[in-house]
Amino acid sequence: MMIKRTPKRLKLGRRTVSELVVVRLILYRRILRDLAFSGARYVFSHQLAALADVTPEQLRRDLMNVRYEGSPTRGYEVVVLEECIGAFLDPPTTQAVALVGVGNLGRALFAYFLGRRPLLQIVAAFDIDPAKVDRMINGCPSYHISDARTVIRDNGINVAIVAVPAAAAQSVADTLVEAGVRSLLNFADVRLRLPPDVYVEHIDIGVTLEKVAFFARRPAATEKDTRSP
Amino acid sequence: MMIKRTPKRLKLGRRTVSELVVVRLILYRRILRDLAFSGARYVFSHQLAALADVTPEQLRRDLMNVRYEGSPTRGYEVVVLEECIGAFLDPPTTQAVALVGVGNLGRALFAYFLGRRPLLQIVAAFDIDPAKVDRMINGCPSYHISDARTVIRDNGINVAIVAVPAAAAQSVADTLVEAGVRSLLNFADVRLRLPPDVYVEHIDIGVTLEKVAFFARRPAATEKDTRSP
DNA sequence: GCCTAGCTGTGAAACGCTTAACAGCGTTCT
DNA sequence: AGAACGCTGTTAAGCGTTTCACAGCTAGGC
Repeated sequence: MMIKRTPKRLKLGRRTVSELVVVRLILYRRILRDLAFSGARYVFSHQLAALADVTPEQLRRDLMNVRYEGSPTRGYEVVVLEECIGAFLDPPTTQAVALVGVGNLGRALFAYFLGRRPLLQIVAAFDIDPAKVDRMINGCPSYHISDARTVIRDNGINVAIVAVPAAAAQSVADTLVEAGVRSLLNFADVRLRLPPDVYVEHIDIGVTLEKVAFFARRPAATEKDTRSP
Repeated sequence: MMIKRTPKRLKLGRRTVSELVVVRLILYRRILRDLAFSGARYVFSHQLAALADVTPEQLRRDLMNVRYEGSPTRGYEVVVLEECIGAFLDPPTTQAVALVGVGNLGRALFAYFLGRRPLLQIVAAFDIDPAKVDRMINGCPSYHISDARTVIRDNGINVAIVAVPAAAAQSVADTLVEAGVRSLLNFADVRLRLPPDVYVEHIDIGVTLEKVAFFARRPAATEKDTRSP
């Protein structure tokens, strides 16, 4: 009866890495890509930290998990650090992703896969609307949700995005997990209840929106300015 | 030069409340609404906690911030608790929200305001595309981004949603803040740099997606099952 | 050639959050 | 009626993350 939440840590090699560290490493890598694209060769911890909105100490501590050491005088070599973070984060092979729900949100999500992110690819879309099924959407085949099990199994998909109405989310998630999905990203306004070995990430737009509205009326929470002294 | 992150706490009365508590309270309230809708009168902490995917202890601790005490034998009265959380969270008046970027994502966001959330209302949409401007979208007038300053000022808007491409996000955010927006929700894949008295919440779909993909390949991180012993 | 300057990597302290443990109490069963 | 049970509110301990502080190092100036 006791509900113990998973600590959400990942054992990698002999080290154990926090979920927060993983998120920040992903962010650092994206910033490094942009820096490399704009021609930067070297970057200091305080510069990269500023771009990521993090303190330099935290950045350096996060980088301890990656096998790369910067130079005290030049800082970090942009492309090398990017590759080292990639070696830490990336899977050995390309990961296939399924998208369930081809509404406005679902179509918006396709935009996040255009061009970049070659290691992550949406290979199948699902919906319940006959008008959206058995077509090609952004170069991706769409199926009826009832075909999910076979399609997911045949393509070896283990990551899925749930972008359906709240009422349908739980049953969709159950189907996905049964078909072999091990990790999923849920946009529906419901907390999914799934086996503990399945990783679930909730992007709860409704809650986040209320949160932003709530903090809009804070009575001058700035105790000290962050300007130069 | 020292970049010190704001602790993100809100002084309310004489208590200081963590951001995490606010998020969970918002979540509890939504669940309570659903419970009330389905006819439930009373709820115990462990039931509500299970629906929110939280431990009962944490739920009770969060509820200490709200001025309401449950009965040891019946639990919490659903509608009363919902109202008490509302008294804690809700602003005294309706809050006007602006939406910038009427792409697929922007249109999907309108769905989160249909029906519920009467205290939070999108009163203006902005875009740069002439085809999407000076029309009504879901009962909301859309303007060109160049009209943002006057529209925001005239309507007293202090909350905004940024759903534009990454390249345009920073300049859009600067414009919004200058016009009087105090809190904003950003969907673009860029960390916005804004004055410290402006609250910014990032929903970084790209990073979250990579995170989910990363945790799809965890080597049986469950040390102990959460089943009954 | 040594000395200063400034950055990195990392042990240790500090902080905040979560989890455990317990006193209080209303209800129910004997 | 008395006692036992189960839930709530709350204080105290535990844990993880962040922040501080400093040793080590490399380039450049004098």
